[in-house]
Order: sequence, then C-alpha cells, then structure tokens
Amino acid sequence: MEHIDECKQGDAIGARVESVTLIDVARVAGVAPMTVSRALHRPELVRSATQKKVLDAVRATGYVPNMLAGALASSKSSLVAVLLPTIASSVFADTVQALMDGLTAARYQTLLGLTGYSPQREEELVEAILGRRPDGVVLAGTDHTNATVERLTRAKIPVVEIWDLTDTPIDIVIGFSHEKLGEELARHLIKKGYRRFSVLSVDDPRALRRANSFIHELQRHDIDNVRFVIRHAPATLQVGREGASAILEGGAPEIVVCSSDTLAQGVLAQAASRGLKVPQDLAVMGFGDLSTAAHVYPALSTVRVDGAAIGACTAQALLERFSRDNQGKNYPVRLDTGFAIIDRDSA
Amino acid sequence: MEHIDECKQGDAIGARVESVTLIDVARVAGVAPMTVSRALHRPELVRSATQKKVLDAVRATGYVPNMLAGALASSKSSLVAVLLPTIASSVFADTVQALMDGLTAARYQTLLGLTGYSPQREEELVEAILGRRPDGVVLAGTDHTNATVERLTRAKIPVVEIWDLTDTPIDIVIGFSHEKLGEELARHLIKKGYRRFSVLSVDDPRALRRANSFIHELQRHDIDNVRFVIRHAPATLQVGREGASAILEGGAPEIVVCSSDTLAQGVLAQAASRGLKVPQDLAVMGFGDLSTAAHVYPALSTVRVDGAAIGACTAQALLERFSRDNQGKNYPVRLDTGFAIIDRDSA
DNA sequence: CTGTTAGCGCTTTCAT
DNA sequence: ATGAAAGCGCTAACAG
Repeated sequence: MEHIDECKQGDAIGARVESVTLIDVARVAGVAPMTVSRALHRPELVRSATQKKVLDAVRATGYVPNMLAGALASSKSSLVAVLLPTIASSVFADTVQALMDGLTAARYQTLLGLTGYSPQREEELVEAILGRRPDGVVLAGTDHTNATVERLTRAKIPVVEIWDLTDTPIDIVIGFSHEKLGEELARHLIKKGYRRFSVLSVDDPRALRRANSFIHELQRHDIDNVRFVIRHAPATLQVGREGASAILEGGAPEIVVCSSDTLAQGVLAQAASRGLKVPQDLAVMGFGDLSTAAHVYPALSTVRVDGAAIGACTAQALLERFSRDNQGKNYPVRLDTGFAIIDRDSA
Repeated sequence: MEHIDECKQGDAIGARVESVTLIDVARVAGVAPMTVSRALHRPELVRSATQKKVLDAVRATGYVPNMLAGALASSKSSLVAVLLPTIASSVFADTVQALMDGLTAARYQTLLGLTGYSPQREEELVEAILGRRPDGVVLAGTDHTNATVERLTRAKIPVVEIWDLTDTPIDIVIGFSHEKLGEELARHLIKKGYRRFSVLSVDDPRALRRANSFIHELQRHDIDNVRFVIRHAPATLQVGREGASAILEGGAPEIVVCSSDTLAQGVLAQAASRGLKVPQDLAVMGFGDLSTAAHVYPALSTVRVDGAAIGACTAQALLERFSRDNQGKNYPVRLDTGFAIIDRDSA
C-alpha cells in the first residue's frame, strides 16, 4: 500500500511501474550496489553487519531481484527447459515431479513445453525456448528433427533425452530400450505358454516401437497371426475400452498386450462388462507404473518403469553438469534405467 | 563431434561460449542493430529488401535472439508462471494443456512450479518466480498466504486463480464453488433416495471443502451418521481401494462419494473383488472429468468439471489483459465455469 | 571485505 | 524507413 501511494504520485502520466532496484536497496543500506548483490548471493563474502544492513534495506524496500538482468549479466539463467509430448499421459507425471523436485531444491526453475508428439512442434519449441538461454534442456525421447539436434548442439548446454535409449544421444540419455522391452516381453509371455496374442497400442512413437519389436519377436518364434490395433494418442480408458471391443470382435485371444496401464484398465472394464474373467478367460498386460494399476487390479499384469528414477537421475545429471567446472569437456552419460515385468501368474 | 572441434578451436583460454548477437547479424546484413531488431519483431516497419538481407544474415550466422536481454530492455518477458499443487493429480492435465495451447499460440512461454498443496511452498515459489518478471501468474486455488497475496499484488501483473471461486480474488478468478458443488450433490443424492452415505476424500484442501459442505448439507437434511474417510493426497487407485476397504469394514453404505474419479475407480475395483454390484449393492460417485472414467465404467456416477474450459478461459483472460492498453485500469473477471452431475440412474 | 568500472544483448526514444 | 544514443538491472573483474 505504501508502494501504491508511491505509484500514484510517481506515474503522473505513464504506464511503467518502476520497481525497486538493487541501486535503491544499496542507497537505503548505505553501501555499493555490488555489496548488495554479494550480500544476497554470496553472504559469506560480506561482514555480517553489512549483511544485516542490506537485508533490512531489502525488506524495507520490498526489493525483488530481477533475474532477467542477473541472468543476462552472468550468462546463467538458472532455467531448465522440459519438453514433453503431453501432460495428459500420466506416464511422465512421476518423472516430472522427481525432476522438478531435484531442480527446485537447487534453485533452478522449469520452463515447460508441450510438443504433442510432433517433432516439428518440438523443433519450434526448442528454437523459442533456446532464446531464454536455459542452462539445460530435457527432452522426452530420442526422435528429433535434424534442426532440433543441431540447435541443441550449438547451444552448448547439457541436453538430456529421457524415457528412451539410443547409441547416438545428443548428449545425455536416461531411460530404457523400448525395443528390448518388446522383445523380452514377447519371450516372457511365450515362455509362460501364451500363443494367441493381441496388441493394443496408441500411436505414440515409443509405444509403437515397443509393439513392433514385440510382434517381431513373436514372429521369430513362429507366432504370426497377431491382432494389432492402433488408436490415436492420448491413451484414455475410453480408447482402451473401444480397442478391446475391436479386438474381441474376432474372438478372444489369450492375452491382450497394451501400450499403457490406462489402456489396460479400459480393457479390463470391457472384459468385465462381457463377463470375461481376467486372467483366466483373457489375460491383460499393461505398461507403466505399478502404483497406477497393478497393485489395485490383482488380475492385471504390467511392465513397470520407474518414472521417478528417470526424473531423479536427470536432475542429478544436470546439476552435476552445472556445478562441475566443465571447461570444454564433455561427460556423456548413458543410463539404462531398465524395466520389470510384473506378472500376475508368477508374482 | 563437429561441436567439440569448434570448441577446441574457438575458446583458446576461456570458458564463455560467445554466441552470435544482434550486432553480428547487423554487421553481416550491413544495417544497424536496430534495423535487425525491427526486421525480426515488426517486419512491417522495414522495407522488404532490408528484411530479406536481415533474414539471410540471421540464417547465415545462426542467430538466436536473447530473450533475457530483450525482456530486460522492454520490460516484457512473454513468460507466464503456472503454479499447481502437483502434476500427478490428473485433474489439472486438461487445464494445463488448454492453457498452454492458448499461451503458446500467442508466443508466451510457461514457467511451471509445483507447490505440493503447501501454501508455504507456494509462497517461496511465488517469490522466486516473480524474480523472472513474468507477464502473468496462474495459481491453482484461492487459498494463499498473506505474503503470497501481497507479493502478487505488488507485482502489478495479471493474476488468475483457477479451479475455485472466491468473493475476494487477488485479480481474476476462474472456476467453480466447491461448497456449492458439495451442497448440490448432497441435495441431488437425497432426492434420488439415498440415505446411507460414506465419503472418501484425499486431504487436498478443495476436496475437503467439497466433502465438508456435502456432509453439512446432509446434516441439514437430518442425515448424520456419515462415514468420512480421509487419506493423504495424491489420489491413486491404491488409495481408493484402501479407502473402500476401510469404509466397507462397517458394512456397505448405499453410496460412496469420492473426491476424485481415480479414487472412485479404486473403490470400483474393491467392490468388484468383494463381489458387490455397482450401483445396485453399492453406488459410487466420483469427481473430475467425464473422459477419464464415466464413459468407461457404466456404473460410475461422477461430477464433471470442464478442466479444458478453465484452461482456455484463463489463457484468454491473460492474453486480453496483455494486449489491452490497461493503463492502470483493472478489469476484474470472475467466471463460474460450473459443474455437472453425471448420474448413472438418470442418464 | 568493499567499491569502481564496464559491460551482458537488447529495445526505447529520439533524430534523420 | 533507418540510425544513434542511452539505458534496462544486474554481475564479472579488478582495484583497493
């Protein structure tokens, strides 16, 4: 309110709200601006008496440091950009939570961008976001346009690709192999005795890669007639339910392998409404996180991925890069966080 | 790899990666820096020949405008801060998606902060984030610390509180009344003939307010012995399942009213595993979005909230504020987006 | 430990 | 339609 009065006086004509600056604080504290800056960011470099004067002045003036100016002057934005396909697909929720927890604790802030599974859109977002001079970038997946890769590389900041693995990462890559997952799952289920498979997947690139390598592995074991139903992302219960209908049209397979737990839940619902017992009449396999579904639906099998671990490792990798005096050197990281097949018959 | 070579050449001694600036572009294009700036941001002010020279120079140099500098000079950051309790609770997913769609289209970027339902944490985040000089702030809910409100007010930027309603908004408020929702729901269910109620809620403040006004309204209708089970947020299927167990201990009520669809799904699962038919043996009421659950579980009733509408309205309100020559004036907005009771018996 | 001097890269505000 | 000068608010680098 004191502030508002000031405004009414000050801005006789104009629009600009003139905010309190470092210089104002310095004047009130009776020290040099630089001393205020130090008192705020490196308190160990100033006498505690000075420190107190400054903090008092900060409080008195209601000073809020302008990080735009700080970042410009220091070439350090304390900003990390995170680009995800969507926020609706909750597979990333744990990852983002863990990532942001780690970053926030280290006083980094998060710039979020949603790509909608479109590499083109990702490219535009990268370009726009790089203008903010983030200290690091996190991307979902390893499939990017050439321009995206080039821009990211030119930016010379840590880049983490997550939720996938590749032999040619831009910089750091933390995740697991969707191909390997598909193959292992196929072998696992064959070993369990299943022979009649259906696959229900949304058209998100990683889901499709899992599905394809799953089906290929089945073929290598002479299992060919796999019903493969693809629906548009995002994966919802409704999509799962409709997909199940489509699959069940041609008679029930032994098992339906879904690209996500959400889909799998939709399938469960559809199975229930048709009076099919799971897993006796119809086994259902999901993908995602245990906490979401597997504990709750005793009949549901799933492939568990530790999203929180991916986020935590990403935060740690970034912070390490930020802190280390990485003078020109690169410390590539390739972390396979793995996955676990949670199986109702064996568990 | 090209990247690394370049590094080794260029930075003979130092650490700083010197990037291409407006001045470099101007030199290459043979014009003044200011002309480059205009060509990029207000093309209508430069001759198309000049325009072309500049764009060529931009491409040739790989120039990426430094928005930190731009924002500092122009006092316009093109940044909107969004503070949410969590990203795990998917009730906000649609809202965030719609909000960001709107903002991104207008070339605004989003700074995300997670408060974990803690007003204290929100306060810290607000302080930190205000340092970025965002052009607007979006907050979930209307329950903030005094310091939060004061800082936000002092910032003199549009502030939107969403997913709730209040008579004393900071600035703009877009959502619905959780009290009214609880009351209407109570009256609705009483009218349908229900008498034995249980409530299962997580301890998120808005969920509790819905639950409390629901129960109070029941009491006003002389229904008193309501079982009220509260669990820690976030709401997961597992929490729903456990909560259902706790409730069913004391014999099944006619209906369980849950603070979210996710919880409700957990209750459905538990009911199924006990052989209870829904809604005949046990009716289940959720809360959230239709697409999540109600279309899929024919037995599930729910209160539908249009999260996407909240996000879209928020984006629109912000953009309007940004564009209008809001010279000192305020255009308060109070938008009740309402809710709809989706009922299995009536629908 | 504190102060001074120079910018960071851009845009505003005049001139031309 | 284009240019020149003067900052935006802060911090690096050095001097004391």
